[in-house]
Amino acid sequence: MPSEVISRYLEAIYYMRAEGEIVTNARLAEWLGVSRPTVTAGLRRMARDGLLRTDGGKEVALTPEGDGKASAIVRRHRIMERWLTDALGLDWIVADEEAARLEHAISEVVEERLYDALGRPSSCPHGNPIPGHSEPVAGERRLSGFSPGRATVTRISEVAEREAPSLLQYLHERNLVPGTQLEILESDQVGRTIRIQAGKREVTLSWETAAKIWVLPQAD
Amino acid sequence: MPSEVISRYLEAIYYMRAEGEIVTNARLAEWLGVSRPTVTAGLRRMARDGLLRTDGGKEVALTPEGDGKASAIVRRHRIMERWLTDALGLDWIVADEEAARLEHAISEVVEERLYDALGRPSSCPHGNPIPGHSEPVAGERRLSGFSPGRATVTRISEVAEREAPSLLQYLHERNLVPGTQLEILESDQVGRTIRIQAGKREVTLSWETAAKIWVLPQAD
DNA sequence: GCCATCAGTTAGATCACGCTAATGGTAGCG
DNA sequence: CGCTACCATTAGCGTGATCTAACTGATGGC
Repeated sequence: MPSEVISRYLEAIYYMRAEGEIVTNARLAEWLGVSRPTVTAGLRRMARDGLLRTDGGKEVALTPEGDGKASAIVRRHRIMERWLTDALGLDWIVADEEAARLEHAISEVVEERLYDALGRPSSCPHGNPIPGHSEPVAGERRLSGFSPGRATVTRISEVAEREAPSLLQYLHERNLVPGTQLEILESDQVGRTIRIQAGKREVTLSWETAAKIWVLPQAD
Repeated sequence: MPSEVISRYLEAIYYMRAEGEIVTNARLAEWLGVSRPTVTAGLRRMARDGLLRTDGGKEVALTPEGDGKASAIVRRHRIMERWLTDALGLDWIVADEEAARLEHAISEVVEERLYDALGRPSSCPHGNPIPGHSEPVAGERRLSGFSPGRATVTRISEVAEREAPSLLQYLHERNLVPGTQLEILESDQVGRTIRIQAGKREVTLSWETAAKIWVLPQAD
C-alpha cells in the first residue's frame, strides 16, 4: 500500500496525464508544492516499488500497477466529492479540499457502499467521469479556441481547482456547470479570449480559463 | 495540528483514562502495538508540544490542550461509526476499523455537517457518549461483579474492540446491545463468571468480559 | 537479602519525507 | 559559438517514527 504522500504523487500524475500534459519532475514539484529534489527522491521510491518507469527521458509514466492505484484514488476523490456536495451540502471548493484528505482514508468496502448509497452517480460534481464507473463524454472538446456555435458544458477539469480555486467559484456563480447550454459568440484570436452566452448572461473568458471547460458541440 | 501517529496516542490515552486505567509507557506500547522505546520518543514529542505532562512518576496525563484534541478525535470516531453503521450498513467491527482511519481525515466542518445529517445522535453504535454532545448515563455501572437483579445495557466499552474484536460480534449476536434489558441470574465468585438472561437467551460471561459492558440498574 | 520480573530509558540503526546549495546537462537563441 | 534558461540530480542535513539490544531501577516473592 503506497503511503499517503506517494498516493498524492500518483494522483497528480494521473491528473496531468488526463490533461495531456507531459509529466516531469519539475511539473510535479510545482503541482505538489515541494522542491524538485524531493520529487526526485519520491519518484525513485515509486520506481523501486514498481509504480512507474522513467524510460530514459525526462518524462515519467505509470506502470499498470501504478495506474490502477492512481485510478482508485481519483475514483475515491470523486465519489467523496459527490457525497460532500450532495449529502452534506458543501460547496465545490471545500468539497475538493476535504475529498483530498478523505480519499486516502476510505477502504474499498466503504467506497462501494457509499457509491451505492449515492445512487451510483456517473460523475463528480464538476462532471468528471469516475474511473471504473464512467467514461469521458464522447466528442467533448475544450471550450478554448472554439468557433462560434452552440454547445453544452460536460465538465470542468479538476486541474482548475489546483491552479485557481477561485475559478471554480467564478464558474459556479456564472452557472457554467455541467449540463449548462451555452452559445459561443466570438473567439478573439488576438486577445486570446472567448465570449460566450450562458442563459441570460454574457461572459468573456481567457483561452486559458476556457481550456479548463469541456463542452459537447451541439449537433445542428 | 498533531500528526496522525500522535493523534492515535492521544486517542489511546483518552480511552484508557475513560476506563479508569493508569496510563503508562508499557500500556500504551501494548495498546498501540509498538515498542516501548517508540512510545518513550512519542511521549517526549507530545510533552514538548504541550500535549501532556509526565509529572515525575510513571503515569502520564494530558494537558487541557491534549485532552481537547483527544476528545475531538474520539468525537469524530464515534460520529463516523454512526455513519458507517446507520447510513452504510457496516457491522460494528468493520465500522470501528474504518472509523479509526477516517477520524483523522475529517475536518470540523465535515464533522458538524455529518453530525447534523445523522440527526445529532447521542451515542456511538455501542452506546458510548459523543464527547461534546452527550454525557455518560448517570448511575451506570459495570456488569461485572453485579449482584442478581434487573438492568438495562447502556453501552459496550470501546476497549472491547481493541482487546477482542470478536467479543463485539459475540455480544451483537446475543443481542447484548445498548437498550437491551437483562436479568442477572447469578454471579459466581469462585469461577468469576456472571450468568445473565437477555430476552429468551441465557448467557454466561467471564467477569473480564462483563467489565466491558455497562448497565443501568433497574429501579424497583 | 537476593533474584526474577517488569518498566522506562539509552544507544544506535533504518526509512520516509522534506529542505537548501551546488553541480551537470540540454536546448534555444542571438 | 557561447550564453541563458531550465531541468534533474547529488550532497548534506533535519525530523518523525519505527526497530533491537542493552542498561537501570523498582517491586514483590521466597
